[in-house]
Amino acid sequence: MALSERKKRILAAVVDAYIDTAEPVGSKAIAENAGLGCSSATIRNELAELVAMGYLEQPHTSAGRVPTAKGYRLYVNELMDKQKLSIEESEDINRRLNQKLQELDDTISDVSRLASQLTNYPAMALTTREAVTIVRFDLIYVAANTFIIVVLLSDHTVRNKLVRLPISVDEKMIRKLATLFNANFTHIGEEAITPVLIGSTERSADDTMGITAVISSFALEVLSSSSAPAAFVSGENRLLNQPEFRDPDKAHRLMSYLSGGGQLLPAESGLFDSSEVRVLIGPENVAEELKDSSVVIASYDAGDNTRGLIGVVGPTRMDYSAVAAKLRFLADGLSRRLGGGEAPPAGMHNKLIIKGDRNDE
Amino acid sequence: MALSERKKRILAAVVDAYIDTAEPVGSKAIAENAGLGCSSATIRNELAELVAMGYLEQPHTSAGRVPTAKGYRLYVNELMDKQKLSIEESEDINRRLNQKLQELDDTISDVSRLASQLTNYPAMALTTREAVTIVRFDLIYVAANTFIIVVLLSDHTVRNKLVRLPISVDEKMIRKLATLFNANFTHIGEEAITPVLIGSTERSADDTMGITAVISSFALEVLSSSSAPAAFVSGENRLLNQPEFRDPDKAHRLMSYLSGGGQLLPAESGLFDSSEVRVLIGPENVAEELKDSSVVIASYDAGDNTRGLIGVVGPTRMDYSAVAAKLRFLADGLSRRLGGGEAPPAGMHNKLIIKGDRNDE
DNA sequence: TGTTGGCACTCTTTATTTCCGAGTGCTAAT
DNA sequence: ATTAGCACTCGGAAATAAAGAGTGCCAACA
Repeated sequence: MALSERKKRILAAVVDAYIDTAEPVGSKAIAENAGLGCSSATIRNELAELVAMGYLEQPHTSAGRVPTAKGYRLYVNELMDKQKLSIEESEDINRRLNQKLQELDDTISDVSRLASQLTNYPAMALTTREAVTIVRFDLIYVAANTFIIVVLLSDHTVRNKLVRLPISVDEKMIRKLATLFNANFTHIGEEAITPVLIGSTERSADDTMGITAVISSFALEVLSSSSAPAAFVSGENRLLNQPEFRDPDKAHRLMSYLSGGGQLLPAESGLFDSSEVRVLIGPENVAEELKDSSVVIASYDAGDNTRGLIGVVGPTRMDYSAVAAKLRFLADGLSRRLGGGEAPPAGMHNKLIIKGDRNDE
Repeated sequence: MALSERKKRILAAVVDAYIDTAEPVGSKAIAENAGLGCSSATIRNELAELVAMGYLEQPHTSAGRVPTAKGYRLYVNELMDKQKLSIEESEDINRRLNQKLQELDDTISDVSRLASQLTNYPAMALTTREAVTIVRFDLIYVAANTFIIVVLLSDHTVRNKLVRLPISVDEKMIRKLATLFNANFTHIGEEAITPVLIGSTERSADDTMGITAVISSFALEVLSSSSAPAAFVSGENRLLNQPEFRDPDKAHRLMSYLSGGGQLLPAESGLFDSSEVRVLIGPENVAEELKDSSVVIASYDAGDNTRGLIGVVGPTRMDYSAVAAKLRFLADGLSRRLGGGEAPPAGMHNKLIIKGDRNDE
């Protein structure tokens, strides 16, 4: 059953007003501001019906109306005006993006920090990585008891580790091991690195000193840490800006949920795919702690078959329109810079460097 | 002018009581609990004098007494019983330490997280690095337009970067560059990498494609990011556990100061040296935002001429004794594991790996 | 001189009451 | 269907009252 045009406008007015005052909104205010030509009494009737239909509710008899989750949902889906960013805003985002991506790389910690600053809400960023494999091993002989393992991954990430042994190894052994590992350990998944494989490699190399074990455990570590989605939360404290979190206990609950990794956040379902900004309103969230907050999520292409997710958390009364616009823009910016082509975009002169090393949070 | 023995005991009793109730403590409570054989009236007289001397104050006439910064200072210096950790506690810390240090390495983010969990206060970790130099360059030829830069630093850290060029380079060129960089760019500081040096290297290599520039800018980046002290804050939200931060505004101020890097925190003076735990009480802090909080700091040996700092922030009414004991233990544990000897401690079998790569926050 | 019980006084906290007004729902008129 | 009017409700603020915790001081005492 569809809502009349007028009901929609009224609902929108309520949500808009509530979003910026955080106070229940009354019929009179709507009649005056929302510029539809009827009096408060009429509005009252409509409001009563909207309450009956479950779009609004009132904290107590004789208070203004407040949107329900259902009301927000409709608002987000149909009513809200898709906000465009002002020129200054988008330029600001671009500037920061360039700045970040120049010196460091796409560390999710930067992305989340940026999102949080932009929206003034706590933000979380995470990436899923496709199954990654090792493409190439290099062992660099440094000294009799020291060498460096360098590993190139299929997502074009490089990882390394300095190994110091209690005993000496000669360069030949190192070279032999490198060859063996390149032959046996590349292009295979974590699960394929079995004790059997390790054992046989060890024998082929005549390695009696456990170096094979060291290298393969590094390989395992790298593969598992690369495939595990990494997450980073920042700006938890911004919650305290919101009047709904003036209660320290409530604030604390959510904040510690967030800082505690809260991977449950938006890490399910096919959220990564859609290029649309998604909104999860109050009870639509799975995590108990988020049942009366909202989450706005955008996903971006992080290059190399990796997708990233940016999420922002706030009260249900959150400025969906503005947040969505900002995240959309940010995600697009990231995709444009990180994603897509193997070939570096034209005009990147001093930025031939595409990827550096990374450490997970 | 020294305090009488009894005054000291009374002061200690006040501080102890206040630390765990967070409420002004009255004469009666002391008379009953602090087991010194005199009545509340006597205590009252003593309290009045302690107030006059500036060790205590009362929020208003007819309220109990609360320690002043001066009072806490005396307490910390002389009165508090240096707490020893219980066996369970120290075992717990050790266990976590081992766990952390095994898989990842001494990333300050882990250290700060650990400190925060242990003390239940926000914590910050940071390190100063001595001037670091590059000890060795390796360039790994991957494909015609791709190579990896691997750099070994004087602090035994390894950094790497994958470089993809818009054009082809042959392996000979890569090798030539590696030789040149090893000859010209090792064991020198950031400031010694001048445009002149870069230019002359470029000419010697017959490099017309700007590869020299890429490599040297990476070198610069690595050197500067390694020498800049890195800091990491965690557990800001734990502030909300403290009754003194029930006021959201107050909490918010401090939290955003902390999350905002708050490098001003304890990053001055020769704090890094002393092996003692330091306490900064309320107004003793330099940062305005910390004027009514306290900071407890321990420093540890992070190996390779690097020292690290662990700091914990809380209300002036903080459990100095417990926090100090925990930090002391934690710092010692870290020093033992990271610091000192070049040689890996005996008995580390599966842990031959000493250092992995690192990324700064 | 130092200690102690007693007591009046102060000032905060908490509970109770009162009051005000925003906003509603309903009804009757348009 | 819309609207003006009006009685009614209910939460929140302000005002008032009561309760208690703790002090300071005095006078008595060892």
